[in-house]
Amino acid sequence: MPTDHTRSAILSAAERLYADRGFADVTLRDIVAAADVNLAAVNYHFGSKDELIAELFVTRSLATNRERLNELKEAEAVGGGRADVEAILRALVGPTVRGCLGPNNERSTAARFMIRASIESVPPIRRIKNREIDHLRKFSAAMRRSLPDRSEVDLYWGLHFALAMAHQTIRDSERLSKWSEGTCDLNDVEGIIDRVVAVSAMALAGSEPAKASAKLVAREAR
Amino acid sequence: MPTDHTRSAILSAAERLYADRGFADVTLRDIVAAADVNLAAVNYHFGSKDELIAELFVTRSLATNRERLNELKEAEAVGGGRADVEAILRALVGPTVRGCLGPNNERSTAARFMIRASIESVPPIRRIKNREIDHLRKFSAAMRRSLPDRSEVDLYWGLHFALAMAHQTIRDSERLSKWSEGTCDLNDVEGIIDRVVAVSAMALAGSEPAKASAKLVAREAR
DNA sequence: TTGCATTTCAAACGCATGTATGAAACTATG
DNA sequence: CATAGTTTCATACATGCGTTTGAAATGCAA
Repeated sequence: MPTDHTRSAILSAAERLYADRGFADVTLRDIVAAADVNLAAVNYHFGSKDELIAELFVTRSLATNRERLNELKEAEAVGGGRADVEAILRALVGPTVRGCLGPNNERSTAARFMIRASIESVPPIRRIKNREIDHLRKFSAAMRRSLPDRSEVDLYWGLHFALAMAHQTIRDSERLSKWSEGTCDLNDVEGIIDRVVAVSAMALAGSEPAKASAKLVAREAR
Repeated sequence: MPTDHTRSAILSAAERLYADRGFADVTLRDIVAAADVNLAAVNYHFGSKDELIAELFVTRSLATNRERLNELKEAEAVGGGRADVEAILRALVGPTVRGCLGPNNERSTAARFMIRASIESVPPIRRIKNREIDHLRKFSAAMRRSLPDRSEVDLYWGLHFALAMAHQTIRDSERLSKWSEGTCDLNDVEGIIDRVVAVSAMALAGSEPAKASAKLVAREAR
């Protein structure tokens, strides 16, 4: 007999419905019907619809962030305080990609909910995402320790690109799948992570500043 | 004296309001008030709210696609039918980035509208985006001509990552700006394009298949 | 001008939504 | 058992939305 049965029934029904059908066309009435509770229960337990959504998103975000930080800490422990570049990147993008991609029938409701949250940007979630930066700072700090000679700018761009590739692959996996006519295997989660990590590691470690400035000159000469 | 004054007044008012405040909280009543026309005019001229949004988005998309294809054609003309990898990538990401980033006060309403369209995913726009693949196919074809020895999979992933970096930089420019505490200059549009092109060109041309399979073995041995 | 088609307008419709209310049912403590 | 606190419930409220209506205004050809 679970404490607060109603509350958790609402949470799980809401998560499932939002994951399946998106935020736009799921109403409180849909949720309470699925949860088999009274309409007023949502406002009683959560205050408002937005606070319900926020609670769902915060819970899942915290879980992902915890996973990321665990991987990061482990990588830094192995390297004696200075983690490998690829390990940092893997800690950053791995948990999210693993959670959100893979065979359809294996994707958890939680993961599908997070995909929705990233596709349909809804006010309560946007507000929370804005506070995500403190968490990211831990990764830029780790990267700074790992590549002390690299310029700050390059570090940020490298991490940003890693997140961009991972995130956009999750958002747009369907488009890539159609575009490539199935050539790109979106179910090979670890392969995808490898690709993202490899490309962003190259971006971080590979290019010499000389090339960049040469390009700059070429452009300005135009 | 423009023909169909009402129609175009609605279009430009709607574009400006959507650009400024997002799709979520701009109503038809807001639009007709800004355009100084009657409420019923929207349905008379466009049929529905969704069709109005669709028309706005289609117009702007076509313009961007045209720009992209012009750059691509030019690049292929220079190379005698076989464009340079970097030129293809530049044609793909350049127009969008140029349109959507840069100093705030220089960004056109059209560009800000397209940013909104990419951040807040709304049904009529989603439907249109799904037909975008035919356009992308021209770029994968060009890339295939440019890198005939490269595997199909790598080509698609490379192009996808290029779009991912460009797109996500536009979407999340604010986050990167805060995260890097202003270190990353989001106003340096051409510099951003250079970075995106450089990284994705490296991804396309750089890594040898040997490394990838080595990684695969390492992972499976784990 | 007459007559017809197009466009504008004020007003209302219908509906779905999130939220509030107040009574009833339940739970647990003394 | 009694009673105070919590939770559930049916129901109603208020509002804002996109859309429709039908009449008035306007433009334009004959």
